[in-house]
Amino acid sequence: MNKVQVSDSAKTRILKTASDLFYRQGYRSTGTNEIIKKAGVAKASFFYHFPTKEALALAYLKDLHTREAGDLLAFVNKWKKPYDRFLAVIKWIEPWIKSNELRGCGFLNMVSEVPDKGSVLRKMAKNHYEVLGGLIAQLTQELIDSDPKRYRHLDVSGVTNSYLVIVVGAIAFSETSQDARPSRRAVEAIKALINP
Amino acid sequence: MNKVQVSDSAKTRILKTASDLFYRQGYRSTGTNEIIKKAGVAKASFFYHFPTKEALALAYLKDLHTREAGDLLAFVNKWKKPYDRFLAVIKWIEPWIKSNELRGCGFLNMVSEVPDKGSVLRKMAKNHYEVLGGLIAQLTQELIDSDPKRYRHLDVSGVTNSYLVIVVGAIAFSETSQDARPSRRAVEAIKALINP
DNA sequence: GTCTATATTTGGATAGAC
DNA sequence: GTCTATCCAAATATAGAC
Repeated sequence: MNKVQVSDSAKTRILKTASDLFYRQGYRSTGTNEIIKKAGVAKASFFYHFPTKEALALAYLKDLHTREAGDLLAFVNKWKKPYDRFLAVIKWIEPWIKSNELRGCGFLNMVSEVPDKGSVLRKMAKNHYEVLGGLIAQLTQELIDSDPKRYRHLDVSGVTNSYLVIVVGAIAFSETSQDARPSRRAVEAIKALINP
Repeated sequence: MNKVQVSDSAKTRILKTASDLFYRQGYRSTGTNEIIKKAGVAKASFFYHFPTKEALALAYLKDLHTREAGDLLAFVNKWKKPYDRFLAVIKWIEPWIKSNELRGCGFLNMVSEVPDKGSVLRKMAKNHYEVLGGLIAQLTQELIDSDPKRYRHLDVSGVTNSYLVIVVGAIAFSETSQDARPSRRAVEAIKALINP
């Protein structure tokens, strides 16, 4: 968990509070006043630790990336067989999205909220999915190497692209429809990618 | 096109201006003041036609849905063969997303911006993709009927779900990566869905 | 590092005349 | 239906004391 503790430093309380609010309510819908109030800090303390609201959003995304990448990797590593590991990423989505109350992906949501294409916040989102793509490419290669005869026809770059599209779509579509089933059934779309 | 004309009524100018700004800049980043200024109307005229900002956003989404559903249907109807018609939806995405300067889907973006799960704006977004799902289900059924032996194994509901996930993912991932290639290559993921 | 108090702009929305 | 002028709350951010 990542719950705010009274023992946390002011800076930590601000970041934890903001992470919760930015994710659930969105970045622009969450005012600094609200964060300050809920974190139980003074206004000046807020801006002492985070000179702008955007700096806090950046810290939020960095922290979120670290936590999510770690959680996913731990989940993937529960399996040893390349086929199971390959499917682990998409199987992770449904429980993850449910545990997040169908609020979708903090990075995709941030992109929608930030129109400036040059924003560092958008860069963080792009990076997040580049790292995920790296993991998927690696798992795809492992799969091919485990049974070259069967999987020789696969193109790592093509599979990775489609896999990412399906992951993103599963998350975003589940949020829009407020229904986790699209994410669950997306597993079938991934399996179709590696059919001979 | 949907460009603002001097000859348009105040209400039309407001809606066209807002549609452009809401789409490109986002809903929350666009203030009523900015719309009023760019539409060239008085403040009171704005609130005479649209009692709240949310009412205007609703009109924007209704209009967007009508235009997009019409454009897509016209594109699909360029083809006669069920296979071509089936693929038309995903082939539409790349040129469409490019023509929108990689700003993604107005409905998905709105969902990210509106935390309230009961919002009418979220309902509009959900409805938009339900209508799209209806079209895809119909095209899938047409495909099956055109060659039952070959496509008998397909489940309309399952294919539709995966198709929607891929469409949503192609759009959202292209926005986040600021690269239209994911959308182009998503065609392959759709083809994989109907492999025997 | 943290506080209270304040500055300043922008947000959405209204009153009342024409 | 459209206008000018205005209201008030909320937005982000700062000054200066402890």
